Formats: sequence, C-alpha cells, structure tokens
Amino acid sequence: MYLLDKLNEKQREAASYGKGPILVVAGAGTGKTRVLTHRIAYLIETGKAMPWEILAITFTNKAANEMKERIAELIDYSIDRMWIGTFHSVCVRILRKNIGRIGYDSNFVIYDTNDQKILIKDCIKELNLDSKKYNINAIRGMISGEKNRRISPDKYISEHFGEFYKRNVGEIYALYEKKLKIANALDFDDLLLKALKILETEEEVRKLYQDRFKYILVDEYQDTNLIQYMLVKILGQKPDGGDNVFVVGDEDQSIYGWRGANINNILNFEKDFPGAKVVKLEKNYRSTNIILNAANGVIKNNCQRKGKNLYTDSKGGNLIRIFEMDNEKDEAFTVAALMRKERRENNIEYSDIAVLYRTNVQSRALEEGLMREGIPYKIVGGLKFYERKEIKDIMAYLMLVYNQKDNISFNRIVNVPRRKIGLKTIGIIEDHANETEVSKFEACYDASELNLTAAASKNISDFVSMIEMLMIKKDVMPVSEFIREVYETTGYESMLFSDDTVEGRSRVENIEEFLSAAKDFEERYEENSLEDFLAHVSLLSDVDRTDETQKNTVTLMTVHSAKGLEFDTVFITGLEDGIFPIIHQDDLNDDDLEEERRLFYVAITRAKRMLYITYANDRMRFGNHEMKIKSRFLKEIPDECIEENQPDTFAAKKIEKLEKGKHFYGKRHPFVKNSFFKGEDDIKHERPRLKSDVIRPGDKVMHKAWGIGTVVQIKGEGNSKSVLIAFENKGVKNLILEYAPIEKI
DNA sequence: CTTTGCATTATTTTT
DNA sequence: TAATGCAAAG
Repeated sequence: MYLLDKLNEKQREAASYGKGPILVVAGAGTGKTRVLTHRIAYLIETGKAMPWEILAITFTNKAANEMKERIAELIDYSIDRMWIGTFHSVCVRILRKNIGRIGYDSNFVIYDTNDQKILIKDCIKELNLDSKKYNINAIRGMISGEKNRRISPDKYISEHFGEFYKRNVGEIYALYEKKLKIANALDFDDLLLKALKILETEEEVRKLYQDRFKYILVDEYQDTNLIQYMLVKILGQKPDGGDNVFVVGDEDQSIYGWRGANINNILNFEKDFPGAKVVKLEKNYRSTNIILNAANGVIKNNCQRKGKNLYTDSKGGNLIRIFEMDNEKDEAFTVAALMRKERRENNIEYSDIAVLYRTNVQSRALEEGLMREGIPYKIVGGLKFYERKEIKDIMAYLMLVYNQKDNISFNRIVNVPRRKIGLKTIGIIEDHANETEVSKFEACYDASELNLTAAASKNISDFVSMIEMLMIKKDVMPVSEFIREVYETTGYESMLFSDDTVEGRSRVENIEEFLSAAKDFEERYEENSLEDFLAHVSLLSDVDRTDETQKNTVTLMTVHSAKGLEFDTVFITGLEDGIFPIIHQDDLNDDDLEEERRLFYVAITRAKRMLYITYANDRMRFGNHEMKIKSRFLKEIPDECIEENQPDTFAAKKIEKLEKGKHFYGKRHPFVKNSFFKGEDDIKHERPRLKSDVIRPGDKVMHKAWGIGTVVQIKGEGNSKSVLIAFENKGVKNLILEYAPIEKI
C-alpha cells in the first residue's frame, strides 16, 4: 500500500499489524512517531476504523498536536473527532461527561502541585501538627504515591497504626482528600484515578468507551504508571475478548520512575497482554555512528532491559568533545564560544542547538553566560509563566467563577486587590464553612448572620455580588473577553496600574500576554469554553508552554524535558558525580543509578551530528563552592568516540587573561575567581559582531560611545563590509561592520 | 492590617 | 543564592 511505502520493513510490519496487542520497541531516533502516524493513517485509509474510533495517547500536548498535523497530511478524512491527547487530558474529557456518577459536580477544577501544597499545609495546621516535622514536599510525594498504589487514607492509617509519624501522615492524607472533595477539585492523580474508577464501576460508561475506541495507541509506554496501565488495559478490552492496544516505547528511555512510572509495564508487556506481538525498531535515522556507539556503550551497563543495539547506515561522524572546566561560569562561557564557532564554521542555526542539564538550577549560570555573550536563548520550564502571581490570581478568579466550591482560589483572591477582608473575617467565614460543611464562598452567603462587623459584612456581600455578576457573564462572552472583564471589574487592573515599579509594569505585560494566549486558544480550538480553557492551562507541560514564536534561539532545558526532541548540536553540561548521576543523600541504589544512566542515554541520543559534554571541577551550590569530580558515566563512553579537550584556544586565552587580571570577585571566597563574566571590558570587544544580513539602512543602532544612530548605507562585501551611521548630535560615521561595537535596537 | 527585616532552609526530574 | 516564614513595628 502506497501509504506505507516510505517505511522500512520493520516499521511497516508494525504500522500495518491487525488486531490484538502489539508492542513496538522503538529505540531513540528509529522513527516511532512515523510509525504511529502511519498506523493511524493506515487504519483509516483501509477502512479498519473511522477517525473517532481511534484513541491515541501521547506524553505531551505538543506531541499530540504534532501528531494530529502529521496525520492530517497523510489522510483525506477530518481528524477533528479523533481523540489524541495525554492521559490527563483524555481523562478530563471522560470525567466532564461522567463524573456525576461518582458524586462530583461536572464543573470540578484541577489543582496543580502548588495548590496541593497549600492544601496540605492547611491540613497540617488544622491537625495541630508540627510543620517542622511534617515536610510538605515529602508528604505530597507520599500521598501521591499511595494514591497511585490505590491505597485509601483509611487503609494507610490502619496499615501504619503503630507508627506515630506515618499514622499522622495518614490523617493528613485523609483530611486532604476531604478538602479536595469539598472544593470539588481533583489533583493530577485524581484525574486518572477517578476516570479509572468510573470505567471499573459503571458498566454503561465502560462499554461505551470500549466500544467506541476500536484502536488504542499509546506512545512512551515505558513511562506509564500502574493507573495508566490499568486504563489502557480496561479501555483496550474488546467484546471479542481480545486486547486491542498498540503501544510504543523504549525501556532504555524510562526516566519517570520517581513519578511512579513502572518500567515493568513495558518489560512485562507480553505477560500482561497474552499473545502480544513484539516488533523491535533498531535502525536509527537520527544520529551519527559515533554518537550511537557512545549511547550503546553507556546503556549496555544497565541490567533492567531487554537489550537492543541501535545501528545506522551512516559511517563515522565527529568525535564527541568533552571539556573539563574550572567552574560553572567557565562552562557557560565555553558553551557560548563553541556555539558561536558552530554557527560560524558549520552554519548551524541557533535553533538547531540545545543545552541540556540535570537540574533546573543549572540553567542560571548558563543563562548568564549566554546573555553576556549575546547569544539568543530560550529556557524550557525555567521561569514558569503560569506560576507568576498575577497569572495565578486571574486564574483563581476564573476558577472560582467556574466553581464556587474552590476554596484555594477563594483564599487566593478574596482580598486581592484589597477589599478590607482581613484574616479575622476570613477566619470567621472559614469556621462557619467547616461547621456547616460547605465551601467558604458558600459560607459567605450567611455573612449577615455571623458575628461580623457591619463593615466586614458589607465587604463580603460586595465581593459575593461581584463574583455572581461574573458568573452570569461567563456564559455570554467568549473566554478572552471574559478574562478581560474579570481583569477589569475585579479591580485587578487598576491595582496593577497604580504600581509604577518595573515589576508592576511587567505584571501588566504578563497579563496582556495571558490575554493573547487566551485569544489564541479561542481561535485555535472549537471547544473553547471557559471550562476548556481552564483544563487546557492546567494540563500544559513545560514543553507545551515554551514560546514557539521565538525563532533562531538556542534551547536550554532539563534532560527530562528533552525527551522526544532532537537537535543538530547538543551540549550536555554538568557531567559531575553527584549531579549527573544525581545523588540525593549519600545513597544511590542500583535502580536509581540505572534510571540516571537511562537519562544520560536519552541526553546523548538527542544529538544528530555533534555532541559536546562539559563538567566543572568547582560548582556553586546553595551559595557554596563544591569540589566535583567527573561523572562515572563518562568512563562508559567508548574511548574511540571521544576527544578530551581543554577549553579551545579562544576560551583558554581568555581565561588566562582573566587569571592574571584584576577580576577576582566573590565575597565569601575572594581567592576563587567566581565571577568570570564581571570583566565587562574584556567581554565587550569579543561580543558577536552584527551580521551584515541583520542590519539594513533605516535600522536604529546603539553604539558604545556614540549612542543611538540610524544606519544610512552599507558598503562593501564580506569582512570589509562597512556601514555609514548617522548618530544623534555626533554626525555621520563610517564604521567597519566587523569591529564596530554596535547593537541593533 | 500591612510592611519590614532577619533567619532558616532548600534543589532532582513534572503531568 | 534565593525563596519563604515568622516576628515585630508602624
């Protein structure tokens, strides 16, 4: 069939497989997305399924969108009614329709990690427990873990009744669940759990979806957890008794064990789904032979794997260059210098370059280095737009208007902007809410009967009427307009406008950006109600959130975020023992080490052509200098793939210069040169020069000495290109483009 | 009721 | 280092 012509034999075998369970073991870069999209297209084109009879589950929304686009190119049918999304978004869809059956209202809200923590904190306080001994993050993790093992609070308490600490954790867990229920809210785990529960207990619903989804496809199967496995299992069951699931994954890329993902889901697939077919894709189309050999050399040290060896037709490739650096600032500088070199010598666009690291904190030093060096970059997951206060506040308004039981959102905004509703007023409301077992907003209706001052009572009722007005408006306005309405009528806008600081202004800008994101959402999706928007925003992953409009910038991200992506040139930074592999508290068990190794394997296999690895001898952590030794993983890369380097001459010269120079900064350790880039003058003349193609007559430029000017004319070619610039008050100057300290503005 | 300042503590990875 | 929390003062 022509559709499958472009696939290799193995890929075709997988894509055209008939009914029954099948596992496609797809190594990195072996074309698994291709197989998935072609299989879906194949099922539709051959009449085996209609678009709405297909359910495809991806790891991120971005992956889902890309898959939709690719499928749309392959087939003539409309894909609108095809379900493609993450486990979480698919479950939300199921829940909106059916959650009434298990005692929730269909207008539930989704609580993110941050909301969870607030809730847990409230629980600890309410139970009069010592907040020092009960660590919120740890407890959040424990609750999530128990939920995913389907252990109820009661069960947990009875299992640990003799253990004081754990019993109390159980009490926190119980209260946490109760509070969620009162708020008609679900956390991330609940989205999957409640959907599963409905499918298990409601036969009608189960039959409906089992019937509807004739074919189920799951990507990144190695990162599914117990609940996700059960969802796949139950949805995949067909009337004829067979399981109809098509899963794609790679045990060597299982990197979410800490989140409950179970590598055994993929390792035991054939046991779990009797009669399963297994197809292995081992031919790699992404990386050079050298990079593949390095990756194979590393991953073969793992035991938890079925074993496979990636190969490629392409021969050779560039050696992997490994750099030993003094500290993280040098590391950043060297990365920047090498990037510029790649661009200059190999014509590599910045957008084809990625810098990967193990932990998010490492991005800071890199960011500073790139900024100083004038290399455009974007950070995935770094500064979280949707976690900024102003965005969370507006979101809280939206959530409260949507679901008046949402106590977390209520707390967030009752008094923002100031409405003279203080802690004691809220306390009284809260007590009343607890007594009568209603939400705080609902408790506000009784404000006049409570022991409040007249003023407080009035303030509360004004607040209530404002929210009620918005509740009416939400149904008659498009989301983006409605959000603006909220922004204005709640007084949030005037609050921001009255703040004249830089911070205040950037908040206004952020809100504007948020509004345009809402507008964009409204135009892009057909299901674009407030409800859809709220779910959409809650379920965005870091990769989904990154600004795609910024072109030609390098990308900085964690290795986790890089899963599924590829770049021409990749830098893996911080290859130090204790950082990568990360060691938490002195212990690193074998399972953890294997996961770290898989993570390193994922990092290596992101690179298509060129791979750089760096490590620093001294890294600043918690404001202290720490001595580091190079990662044990580096020894696992076969020698013949590596070229060990000192920083290249460009950087080395610079370091030398600074060493004997006067730039010794740092308050606590004056003897360590830790502010490498503070030497402004040294940097300035090595800044990237303006490329002639980015500057045109009419452009405004900033010159270091002469200030702002306008480009009049560009003369000459190549290196000798010169530019005529008219400066304000300084006359017209002729400058050699290559050396001129000018920046476009 | 709000703001300020000092002290403490946290860093894996994220839907 | 930077973010958060708590106490004290305005």
